[in-house]
Amino acid sequence: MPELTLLERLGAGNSLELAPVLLGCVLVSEVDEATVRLRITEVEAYGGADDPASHSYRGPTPRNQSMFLVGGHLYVYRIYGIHWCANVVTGPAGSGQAILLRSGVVTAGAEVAVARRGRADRLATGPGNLAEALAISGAHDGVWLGAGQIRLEPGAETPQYVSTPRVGVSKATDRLWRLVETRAGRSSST
DNA sequence: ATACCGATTGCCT
DNA sequence: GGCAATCGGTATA
Repeated sequence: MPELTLLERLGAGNSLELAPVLLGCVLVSEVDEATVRLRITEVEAYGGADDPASHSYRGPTPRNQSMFLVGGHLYVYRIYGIHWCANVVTGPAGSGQAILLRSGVVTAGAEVAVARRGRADRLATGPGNLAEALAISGAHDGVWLGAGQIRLEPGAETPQYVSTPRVGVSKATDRLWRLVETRAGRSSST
């Protein structure tokens, strides 16, 4: 049978099993006639009604409705009334799962990212900064990642990573659902 | 209706 | 290390 595309996979699995799949993938932003490419290096999985730390835990609201779309859509929300945070929705429609994009490395269009961020370092470190570098805002909430200004492309392969508790979360702290790509080059047995 | 808090960040002391 | 910016959601009256 045919292999599933990345976006098809996003609609089939849950956020925790798809989180490592996103590591190494590329998020492409074509906003305001500028292109910025980002390799994803840090993500956090959020579940649905079973995850007390998730925005979707208590059901749909005007803010989180796009989180209930089928996997492969973008969920963008405003945090602290100031910053935007971008998530990749996963799972079947109505399940309310998503993966927060916390950090990445800009691989193309760095000049644009630098201009948007107003600095040359930490271009896309932290969810708010990542969204700013790619000019992702509420206007992109609910868009499909297969076409349009914001798109998701497969990576070469899943990089090495470590799992830790989610940042800034006070509930379900026993779940190691934050995945951080580890720097390659350190040789390890196995 | 009002009060408090959050999947954050950058600037202050 | 501490704190403000700023707003939707949830809790409390």
